[in-house]
Amino acid sequence: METFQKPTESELEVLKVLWQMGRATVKQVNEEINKTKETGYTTTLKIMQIMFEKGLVSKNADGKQHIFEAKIGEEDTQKSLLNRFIDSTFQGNAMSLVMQALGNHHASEEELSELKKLIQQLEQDK
Amino acid sequence: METFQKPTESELEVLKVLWQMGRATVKQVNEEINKTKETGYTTTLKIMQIMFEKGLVSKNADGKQHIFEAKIGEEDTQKSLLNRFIDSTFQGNAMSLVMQALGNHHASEEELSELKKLIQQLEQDK
DNA sequence: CTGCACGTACGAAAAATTTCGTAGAAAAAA
DNA sequence: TTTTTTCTACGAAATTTTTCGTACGTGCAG
Repeated sequence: METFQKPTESELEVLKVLWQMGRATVKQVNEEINKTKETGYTTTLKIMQIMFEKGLVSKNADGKQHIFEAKIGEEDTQKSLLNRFIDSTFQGNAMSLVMQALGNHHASEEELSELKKLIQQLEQDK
Repeated sequence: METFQKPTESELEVLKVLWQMGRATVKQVNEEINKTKETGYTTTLKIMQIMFEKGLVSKNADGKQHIFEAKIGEEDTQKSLLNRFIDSTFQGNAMSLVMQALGNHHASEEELSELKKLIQQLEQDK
C-alpha cells in the first residue's frame, strides 16, 4: 500500500462516489453528493482539483470535460484511516473497537458465521 | 447517553488525558500532551476553555488553579465517534470494519476467546 | 460569424481549528 | 509589604478546510 495524505471529510465524500461509480465527471460527483447535502458545483470541482494535486485522483480529458478516477483504493484507504482512528480514539486498542462495533450494530447470522470463520483462521495462524 | 458536539482532534487529546487521570490541571494535561507533541501551555489552556464552553469538561477552582474533569464518558464518546466513523468511512457497514480491524491487528488468545464469547451471546440474543 | 451553453481554472472569502502573546489576578516567597 | 512566580482570561494571528464568484476557453446552434 502506498502512503498518501489523509483525505479530509469532503475529500472522503468524493472518494466514496468515485469508488462506487468507478469513474465520473465533476457534475456526476456533485449530483451524488447533493443527494445528501447541498453543495455548489464549483465547490465540488475545487475539492476535486485539490485532490488531483494531492494525487488522490487522476483525470482524463474527454473533450472539454474531465473524467476522474480514484487513485487510492477503498480498502487501503479504509485500512489507513482505521489505524489512525484506532490510535486516536481507542488508544490503539483494536479489540476494544471490535467489541464495541459488534455490540452496537446488529449482525446477521451469516455475518456472525463469517466472523467465526475468520477467528478460527486467526487462531490457527498462531 | 447524552448528545454532545463532536470533539476536535485536539479536544480528543485532552479528553484522553482526563479519562486516564480522572481529574487534572491544565498544567498536567499539557505535560502529558507534550510527551507526544510539543504544545504551548496557553494553547492547551485555550482548548480546555473552549471545551468548557461546549460542556465537554467541568472545572472546579482550587485556589487560583482549576481542576478539570471530563464531562463525557470514554465509552459513550468512543461509541459516538465510532458510529460516525463507520458511516463516513465504511458506508455504514460495521461488519466490514470489524473484519478489517481483526485482520490488521494481532489479537491475543484471550482476546479471541473473549470475542467468541461475545459472538455466542449475540447468537443467543437473536 | 456570433452568441450561448457548458466546462474548467483560479483567487479569494468564509468558516473552523489551532496556536500563541500579553495582561492582569492570586498566591507564594523574600 | 514588595517582589516574583504561577495561573487564567482573552484577543488575535496562523493554519487548514470549505465554499463560492468570476474569468475564460471551447464547441455548437442559429
